Amino acid sequence: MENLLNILNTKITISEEDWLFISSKLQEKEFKKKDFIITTQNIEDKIYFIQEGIFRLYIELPEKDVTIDFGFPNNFLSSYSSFLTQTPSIACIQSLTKSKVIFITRKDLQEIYLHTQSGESIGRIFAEEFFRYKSKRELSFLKDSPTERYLNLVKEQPQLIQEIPQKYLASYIGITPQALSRIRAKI
Amino acid sequence: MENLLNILNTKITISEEDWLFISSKLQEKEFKKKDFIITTQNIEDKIYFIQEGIFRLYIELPEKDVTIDFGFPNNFLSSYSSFLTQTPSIACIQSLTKSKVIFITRKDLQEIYLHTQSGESIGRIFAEEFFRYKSKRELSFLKDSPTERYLNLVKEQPQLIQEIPQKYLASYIGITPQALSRIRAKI
DNA sequence: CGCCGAGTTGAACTGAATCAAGAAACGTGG
DNA sequence: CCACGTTTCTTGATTCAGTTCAACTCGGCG
Repeated sequence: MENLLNILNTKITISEEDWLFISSKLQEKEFKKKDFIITTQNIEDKIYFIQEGIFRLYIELPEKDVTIDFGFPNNFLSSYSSFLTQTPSIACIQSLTKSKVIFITRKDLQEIYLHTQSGESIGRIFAEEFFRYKSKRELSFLKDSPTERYLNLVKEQPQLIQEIPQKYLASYIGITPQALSRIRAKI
Repeated sequence: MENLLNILNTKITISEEDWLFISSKLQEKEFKKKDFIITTQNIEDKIYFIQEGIFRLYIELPEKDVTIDFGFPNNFLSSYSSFLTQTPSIACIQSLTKSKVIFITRKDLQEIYLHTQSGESIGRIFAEEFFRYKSKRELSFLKDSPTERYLNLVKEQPQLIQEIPQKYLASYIGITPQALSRIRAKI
């Protein structure tokens, strides 16, 4: 909870009163390894904040699964396009480890929009955070080689990455598991 | 102006009163071909809505330029990471054609946040639009081949693409100009 | 103990990068 | 408005990184 508040505080000021209201809407939940927090066809109605654990957000395509994203501690997580448009999610999110999250429902978030000063700002911050994350990744696809993308990932999440099966890392980087295996062999 | 209102209206309801206030803050501007609307090191303080023309958002790297984005009519445009964080932009935006835009400054946007009902929602919608756009592009990098990315672009902006030099299209797709030339030769 | 999925390794193949040269298009100044 | 020079586009030959297909190993779990 403190982590979440800290992150929000770096962006906006939240009055104590508002925070009381907001935190009353936050719920906690734990997941076992391999639990799904959302599957395709369902409409996302939550935004999560990860306290512990790792998640994988991916899309199932006819030929292969594509890993869009990992969720690490202190990240926001959601099938956010589905959340925004309230249309069925094309992505699944699965926990890769035992995990603990804080979440808020869309309904409660709307309450917050209405009843607090800082509410709408929080909605904006979610969107902005999701945007900045995507931008970073887009740039990496344009300027880095697969090897560089792997090394960046290792640098940013050294310990956590060890818990992620290599085939998922490969898919996130945009290469085959075989190619990743060879990249690792060369280092 | 109507186009912008229409797009906002598909997301939120804006009262006539609010729209009066908001539109009083909107400014118009025209650019000649090759004008820069922002260059590196500067802090972005505007969000643009394109009425006419095409823009290119890119980053200058030691080895090569990387085209992050094109701005087409009815799109929002900004060095948005810089706008959000108020840190110097790493990207440049240049007009590829004679262009006409509506823009709003950060200062005026903040006025809107304070003085209208729908204001904060508009800030959110900017962020959400930018996010959804990036997500789409991320997925395309993961699941489509360069050829498919080119064909998608052609399909979405058939007439406008003809005004964009191929080297920029190549850079946007993530390949060399030579490779794009060969792709086109095969079609 | 045997099975199964994950990871590794090898060989052949493929698509894009690179280097290079020539053709076409573009704008700039006379 | 044309002529020149520059930039952009095309095309070819070669190289290289990643894919594909396949066989084998390892580790965990029934």
